[in-house]
Amino acid sequence: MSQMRRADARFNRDRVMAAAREAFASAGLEVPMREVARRAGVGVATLYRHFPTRTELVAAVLAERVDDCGVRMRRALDDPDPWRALSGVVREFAERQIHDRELNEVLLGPGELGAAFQKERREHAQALNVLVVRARAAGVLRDGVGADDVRAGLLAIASLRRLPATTSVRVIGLVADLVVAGIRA
Amino acid sequence: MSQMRRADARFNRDRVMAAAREAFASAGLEVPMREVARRAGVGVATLYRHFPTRTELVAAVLAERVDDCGVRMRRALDDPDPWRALSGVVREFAERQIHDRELNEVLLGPGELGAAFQKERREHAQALNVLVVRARAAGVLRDGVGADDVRAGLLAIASLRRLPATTSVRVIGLVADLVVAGIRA
DNA sequence: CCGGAAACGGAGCAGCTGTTCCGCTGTGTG
DNA sequence: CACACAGCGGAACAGCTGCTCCGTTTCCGG
Repeated sequence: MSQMRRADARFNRDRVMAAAREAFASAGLEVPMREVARRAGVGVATLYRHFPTRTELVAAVLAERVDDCGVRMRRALDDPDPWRALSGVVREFAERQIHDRELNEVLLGPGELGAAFQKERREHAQALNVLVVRARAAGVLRDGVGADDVRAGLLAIASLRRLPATTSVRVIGLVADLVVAGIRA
Repeated sequence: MSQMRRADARFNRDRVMAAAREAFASAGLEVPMREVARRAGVGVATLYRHFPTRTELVAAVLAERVDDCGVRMRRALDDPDPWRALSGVVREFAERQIHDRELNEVLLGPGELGAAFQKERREHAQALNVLVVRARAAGVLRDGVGADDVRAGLLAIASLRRLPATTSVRVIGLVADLVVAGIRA
């Protein structure tokens, strides 16, 4: 059982997770391990005992949020209005881009993290396909627009975070509007 | 006179420029200086004697292409069809994204390189403004679309190159189509 | 064809990263 | 309450980066 560990160990693990969450959100996925340890008030060895590799720490933090994405996707699938469902997904994606800058590309592309979330990515992709098919059937999509186009739009939104920090929240919103307008009939 | 340098020095400078061009185009702007030197068949010291800092080498390579961007912009300004001019600029931008992956964001955002090309960036921005005003006057733009939206679209295209290498040429084309469709009336 | 200066190459420095090692500390149990 | 050992901190290692130093080679004017 993992609960059998000493109490202080569990406490430190929580401190590390909290520090990593905060650090990733504010400084991006590339913050040094030393920095996470410093924010958590522990030594690097402690950090590495709980998360043997950097990738595992990142995966652990993202895992908390990935579930939430699935919930939102299912909610969109329940929406009777196909256009509102699809455009809402795009806007939610952009919204997420602002607050949880790192999460989105895990859902879209096969980075080094991707391997840890293959199942979630597949589910996300399938749900998106359904939404696109419905929207197309409802005639609210521009001719020729398919799931690949929507995915490309999401990818473009996700990639914005990799530009120099000056890229503002406003630009993300503008691009999201552009994507929504670009797929509409 | 810079022509007064020894002949072998000039020769090596050309070799370095050629190697940097090729390396930047194929491996991105972040290739190590050692790698550029290796490709050029010279030592790192030679590289640093001709380009005292990494930034200067990058700027020197990009400078060759920036002029070409200006030429294309002026050609677009001469186009009597406002929509063809503006959408052509977006498509050319995406095209350039494929071949010269590094150039575009210099034109758009203030990275560390930006300082070296302020004039070019300003010209590019002004020309884009003119194209947008004309397109709007011609009624070919969707309501509410301004120069900032077009710039955001270009920024999105430029940022795609920062994703993992798996991002294909095809995605760039799809995003460009999305942007063009997103600004059209 | 020779000598001094210009140019060269690559080892080396400083600083960053992820990860490991090891002597010490503090916890929980008998 | 003592003591074994899980857990700890931080120095240290390996490997990357941009950049510099300096002994050696090469050019080219006289």
